[in-house]
Amino acid sequence: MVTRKEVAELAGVSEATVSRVFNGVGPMKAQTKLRVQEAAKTLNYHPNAIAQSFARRKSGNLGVVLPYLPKVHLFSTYYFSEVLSGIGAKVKDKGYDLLLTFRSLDEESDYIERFRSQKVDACIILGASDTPQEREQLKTLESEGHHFCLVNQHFAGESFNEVDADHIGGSYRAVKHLMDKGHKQIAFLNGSSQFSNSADRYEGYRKAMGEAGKDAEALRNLYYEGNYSRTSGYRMAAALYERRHEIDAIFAANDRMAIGLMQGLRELGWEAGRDVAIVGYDDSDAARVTDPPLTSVAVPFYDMGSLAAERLLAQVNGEQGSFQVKLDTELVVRQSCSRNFS
Amino acid sequence: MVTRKEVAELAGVSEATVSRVFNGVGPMKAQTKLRVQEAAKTLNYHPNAIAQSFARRKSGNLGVVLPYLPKVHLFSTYYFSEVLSGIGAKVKDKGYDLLLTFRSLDEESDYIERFRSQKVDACIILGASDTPQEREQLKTLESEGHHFCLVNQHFAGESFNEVDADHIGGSYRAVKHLMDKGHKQIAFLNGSSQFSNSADRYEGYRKAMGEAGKDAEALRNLYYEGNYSRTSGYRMAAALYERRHEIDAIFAANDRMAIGLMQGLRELGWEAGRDVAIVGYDDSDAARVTDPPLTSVAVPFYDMGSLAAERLLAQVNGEQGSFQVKLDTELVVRQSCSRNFS
DNA sequence: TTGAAAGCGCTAACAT
DNA sequence: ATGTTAGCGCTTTCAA
Repeated sequence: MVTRKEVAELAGVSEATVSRVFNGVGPMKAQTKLRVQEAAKTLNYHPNAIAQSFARRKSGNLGVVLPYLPKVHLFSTYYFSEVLSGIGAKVKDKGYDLLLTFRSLDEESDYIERFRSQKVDACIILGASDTPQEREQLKTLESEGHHFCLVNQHFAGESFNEVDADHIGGSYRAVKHLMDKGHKQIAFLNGSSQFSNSADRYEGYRKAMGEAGKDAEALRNLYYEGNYSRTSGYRMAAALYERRHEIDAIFAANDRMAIGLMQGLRELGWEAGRDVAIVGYDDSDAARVTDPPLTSVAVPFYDMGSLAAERLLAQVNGEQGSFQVKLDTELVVRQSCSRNFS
Repeated sequence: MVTRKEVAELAGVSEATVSRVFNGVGPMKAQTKLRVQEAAKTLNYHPNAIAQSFARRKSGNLGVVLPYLPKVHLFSTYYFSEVLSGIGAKVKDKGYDLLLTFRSLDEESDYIERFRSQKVDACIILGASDTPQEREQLKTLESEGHHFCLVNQHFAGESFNEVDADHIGGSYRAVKHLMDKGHKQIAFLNGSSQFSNSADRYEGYRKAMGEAGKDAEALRNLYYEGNYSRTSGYRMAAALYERRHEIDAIFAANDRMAIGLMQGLRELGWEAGRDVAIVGYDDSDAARVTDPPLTSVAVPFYDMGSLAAERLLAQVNGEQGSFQVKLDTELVVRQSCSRNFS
């Protein structure tokens, strides 16, 4: 291994000068700079990143925590790829590296250890859910002064850094759209309740339905709950088909469930876009490939990842206080709810 | 920050002893061990990972290189999630961390810098393509003695570490299956030629078609090329539809193209599974949600990632020589080629 | 079974 | 504009 020392010798300068050249700090003669650079090139010298981290007491790593593997399939991989890409682009731009950690099932999740061992300077947590343990862990992190940010999950009553999307508004507009098309009995297929996402979607749905005069009783009667997986949507088809004479539209809390649902209903002879209107959520790639294409609510996952990384890194550098951001969502209309039932 | 020194003082032992306890090395009295552990707990001491890496001259990181972002959409995110999950599971199991790097467009790709700066001990490269620059870079890596492994990409004539899948066999079986169903004029929609995957798929196709007596001329006449994206499949629909009276089946080199193709054909009134048989490749999630569900070739991406990580880490530790592995693929039959045309 | 001490390669304050 | 030097927190020989 080539060290700074050898470069210094070859260039006939001190080690400190080599450092200065490589870090571009302090004043220096163009002459010296050149000599050092040449020496470095001849020796094929590359600064040791670990030694740098050590001396600077900064890892230069931004951690990203992904949920326990099987859970990934409940969410869409679409969501993770998008968020991850957004984070990746920003992180690279800022000169950091990205350290990926898959959560395990253990209580004492080991991502906290990445912090304590200072292997990461900050952390973005994906796919968190609002359970007592999770809250506890996050509070511990906070109390130990670690920098972290949640993406697409809100913890009411806490002041954690968060980058979320306006799911209330997204759901509201989705349901409103169905109403504009003349639908009245709009069932809602929600996902697991431990995600703030689910509560938000319900809230948007409730608001729109409320404006149309539906009371709590009516809503309860139209409520179904899956777990965001395609199969859970598929399984729900039978129950909804049973009530085909009262229900004329279904709003599903994500595309996967919507797709499973459409498949299940088709097998029963009930066609989305013809016999029933269906709207999904996420506007994943899959929404474009179903038949009929699925109307869905687009969430700016890439931007959310990018923004989370940006703010968090700024915070680590003391240029940013705590933050709670909410980005806009947008309804993308396709054929799954095309027919006008008015 | 709590250091080893403070723990040593509290426990009334030397710093070296604290290290021994935490690394479980060397003989020591159960007594001492306990005292140290208690002291560590009281002080909430956690070894500094960076300092460890520094002293050990090992980063403890396995790098994973992903292609330049826009490319992600050409491949399926399915492929990356699966491989990444496989790597992630293994890496965690082996006590390493996973450092993600998104490739940029620059010539001198900066993942080589991760190696030179010793930020990673080894690297898995995903989505590599067989271009002169890529070969050059990989040879440089090799000549500098870095440990890396390619997944799902073969470089003929080189002895790089590789974990690939049997795409020749997979394609062969896919085409054979179509023939068994009575199809004769089987068109082939391949992906970009810079991936060994494409050549392999063509080889399997060629072999099966050859056995059915097709000559080079006939094959050339049935060959189409997209770029693995859904749109490229969609755009190819028109050309294939033109020849609907001669062609009775299409084998597409990945699911995304197959799906785009099915959509395009449907718009023209040509239904997969009814008017034409279609087989895709990858057996991605999407294959299950199309209508009709897509027959496809399953590739063990998760296992490939896991295996690559395992071998590579073993190699770093000197327990494994260079390796070239090829895992089996499997045809998954669904309705897109269900009708029997015999 | 434990302690002492020499690094690991770099940064950053302080000197010059 | 450049050199000197004291760490950074840990591992690891060598001695005791």
